[in-house]
Order: sequence, then C-alpha cells, then structure tokens
Amino acid sequence: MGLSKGARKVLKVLARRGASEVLWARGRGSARFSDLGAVLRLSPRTLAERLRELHLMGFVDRRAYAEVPPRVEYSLTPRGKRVLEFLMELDRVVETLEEVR
Amino acid sequence: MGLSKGARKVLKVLARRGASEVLWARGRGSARFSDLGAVLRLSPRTLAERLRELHLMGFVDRRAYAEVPPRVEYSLTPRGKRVLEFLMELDRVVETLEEVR
DNA sequence: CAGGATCCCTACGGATACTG
DNA sequence: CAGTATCCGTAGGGATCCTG
Repeated sequence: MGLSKGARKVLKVLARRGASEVLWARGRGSARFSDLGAVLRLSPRTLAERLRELHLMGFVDRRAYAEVPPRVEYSLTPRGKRVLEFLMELDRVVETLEEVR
Repeated sequence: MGLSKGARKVLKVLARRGASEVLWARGRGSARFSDLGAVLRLSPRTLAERLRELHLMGFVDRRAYAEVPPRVEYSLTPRGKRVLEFLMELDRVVETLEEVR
C-alpha cells in the first residue's frame, strides 16, 4: 500500500544535496575527499555528512591511508553501482515524460 | 556529468513527505482531498502543498465540482502513472540491494 | 588533508483557526 | 468540504574556525 520503508529512506537520502552527484561522480574509480568537494561544490560539512550517509547505506566504500597528510578515498560498492544505474534510469524516465503529454 | 536538472527536481519532489504516497494511493481511480488526508495522515497544509506541486509537475489532475459543499477530486495523469511505475521500480531495486552484499 | 564544532539562516511540516 | 493563514519547532546546509 505504498513505497516500502527502505525505499522511502533511499529516496530521501538520494534527494539530499550532492548525494546523487557523489554516486555519479564515482561511477568509475575512486576519489579523495577534497577532490569531490572541489568538483561538486559542496562545503566540507555537507560532503562529510553525505559521504557518511552513503557509506552507512552501503553505497560507497571508504578507504583511509595512514599517511601525512592524510588521504581518504571513496569508491562505489556493488550496491552503490546498482543505485547509480537506478539514477540513470530516472534520467531516462524524465526524458520520456516530455513525450507523455 | 550528473543527473539532469529535471530529474533532480523530480527526485526532490518525490522525496517530500507524502508525495510518493499520493501517487501510490491514486494508482487507480481518483479521490477527494479529505479522503487523501485521512488515509495518508497528512495535515491539510502539507497535503495541499504536495498536491499543488504534483499538479504543477503534471503528475496529478485536479477536478473541482461546483457543488455545496465543495468537492475536488484528484487523479493520476499519464505522466503520473509513468512516475508511479518508476517508484515501483525503486521498490524492486531496493529489494535486490539486499542480495548485493 | 580530512573532517568536527559552532553559528546562523532557510525550508519543511505539524497544529490550530479561519473562510468561500 | 477544500483549502489558506499563522505560529512555531525541527532539519538541512553554508561559512568559518579548529585539530589530528
């Protein structure tokens, strides 16, 4: 009788600022915290929060290297890739909406 | 290099409280304002706002009858039905995520 | 460099009361 | 009945400063 609770949660996270962009940007390869921030124009506060959420949902992987200065790289998990595919599907759906008038 | 602007907008609207529920509830047939409010447990303020947004995006149709007391019925447009299908797809995707571990 | 802490402003949404 | 108007608390997110 409605979206499942899990689906609603995913939907909400994906709609937050920068979430879909992070997944999209990580389509291939991994990237560092600061690189993502620069490309996506997100404040470190928001970026950290978003990455934490996406990590908690199992969509991105976090790998920290014990170096100075510190380096942390983020990449998509298989689950994250599945969700990214879904986002791409959304793009196609929205395109077809133009035709459905 | 990311979700289209339109897709992001759709995503955001769908994530707001009650949006997907309204679409889902209108899967078949139409319903009145107060019925939707009762079923979805939304305050009139939020329900009105949500319906206005969904109407503006062309997902729901609004038909007002010149009666006393007033009666207004909402139903899904073809576009709305397409979006509803997409939401159902989301449910399936989230299910498959359980397997992708 | 990768964040956490703080301050602050805006958006979202419930409760209540009111009107055509 | 179908909303709108108002009040108000909570969440989201930018800017800035700080630290391991």
